[in-house]
Amino acid sequence: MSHFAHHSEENYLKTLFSLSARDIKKVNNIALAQALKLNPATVLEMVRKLASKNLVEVKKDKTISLTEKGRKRALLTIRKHRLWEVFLVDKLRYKWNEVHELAEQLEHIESKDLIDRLEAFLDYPAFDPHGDPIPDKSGKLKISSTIPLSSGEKGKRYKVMSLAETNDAFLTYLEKLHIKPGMKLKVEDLHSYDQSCSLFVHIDGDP
Amino acid sequence: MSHFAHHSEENYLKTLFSLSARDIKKVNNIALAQALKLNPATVLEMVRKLASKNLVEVKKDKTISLTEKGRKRALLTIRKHRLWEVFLVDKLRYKWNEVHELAEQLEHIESKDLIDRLEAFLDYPAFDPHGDPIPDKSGKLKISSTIPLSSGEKGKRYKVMSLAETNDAFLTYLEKLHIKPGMKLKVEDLHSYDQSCSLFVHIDGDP
DNA sequence: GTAAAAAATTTGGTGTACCAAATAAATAAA
DNA sequence: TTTATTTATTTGGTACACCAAATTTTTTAC
Ligand SMILES: [Mn+2]
Ligand SMILES: [Mn+2]
Ligand SMILES: [Mn+2]
Ligand SMILES: [Mn+2]
Repeated sequence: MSHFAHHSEENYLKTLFSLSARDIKKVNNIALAQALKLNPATVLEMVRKLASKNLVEVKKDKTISLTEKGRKRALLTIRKHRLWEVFLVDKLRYKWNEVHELAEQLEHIESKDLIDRLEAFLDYPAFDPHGDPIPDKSGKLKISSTIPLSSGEKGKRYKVMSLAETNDAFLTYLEKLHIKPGMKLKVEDLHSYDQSCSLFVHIDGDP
Repeated sequence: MSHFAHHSEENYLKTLFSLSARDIKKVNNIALAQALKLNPATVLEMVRKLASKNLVEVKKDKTISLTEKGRKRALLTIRKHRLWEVFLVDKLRYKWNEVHELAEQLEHIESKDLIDRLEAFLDYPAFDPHGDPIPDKSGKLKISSTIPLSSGEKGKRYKVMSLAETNDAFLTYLEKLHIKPGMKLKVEDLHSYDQSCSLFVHIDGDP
């Protein structure tokens, strides 16, 4: 059998995609190693392998980026991840902060059409439980215009679209505050004695 | 990360279970290697590893069998396999002869409660799409009394409970004949010019 | 420009899961 | 019982994906 091919590769590509999406700064070996929680030596050789497969590109300044082929592969894995998350939440009644690790496994199931059938079964959801958009069959991603809450204006109302972090601590914290994607927030006050603006929010909208 | 531990182990245990269930004869290294389509050397060292983990037992006559612990593990993997098969057929509209390979992957998803939730979602099915019984949460298997069709009596009617083979060719053949578990068959005639009895059947019951 | 720090790379390992080919042991046949 | 065949086991590999530690290269600071 295929012997669980590419499980690792897919994680590298996915990580590379979200790193280059979030940060404007260039991604180097160290940054990628940190994001994957792996040793730089490990990452270095994998990056070389991916480069030889035309999935990533290493520029003269050692910056690592996805090729078009790599980007597409990343997006297809992200598609699987997010659709499985929707399944877990909508059908198996998981809480939205419990599904990440499971989706991390399920995203590697290899099949031509399983995920398309799953998508149909779930009624073609546009967003995953964290508010992140689900790429389509061909790997295209609809970009929704969102702003970070920290750059919101005092007194204005905003709709939570997606979350910058996916770590369990953060998601559990939001869960405790009953904040989730789709919910509307009103920025009561902004005060920044520390670098990151902290802010009070008023919950409003569907529970 | 757990690093896709035990994917292989589970396949060994599962194969060992079905070998010892089907055949009355003892399972040796060669038989296991054949069933797994692996090299005997490979199987030998894995069997030793499994023995050291108290999952299998190698008797003086070199016969390999599951321990109680190994049997339980095998049944839990089989439980996962069969529940995923039900999901694929009932929810994703796969044909019953298309799901085996996918279930072969899905059965290795690691989670304390995913499969219990899936079972609830599927409404506690007792059998998989091939008519095989689904072990319960604790790994217990309800044994239904079935007889091979070849030992059926001429003129009598039987209900298809399960299938001895799971290979694609056989399943596709049955699919073509519109034979599936739950269906009632009447044995029209038995004639055995070759070793295995061939027989004509009359389809009857729900389509 | 030199020294310090950071990043990249090399080197020599690990564990898992596989293989082919050679050898040893056990079993069946003559 | 001797030979042939089958089964078990050993030996020396491979690929993948990881690591720690040492080294080299690059960048930044002074
Ligand atoms: Mn993953
Ligand atoms: Mn998500
Ligand atoms: Mn399997
Ligand atoms: Mn089945």
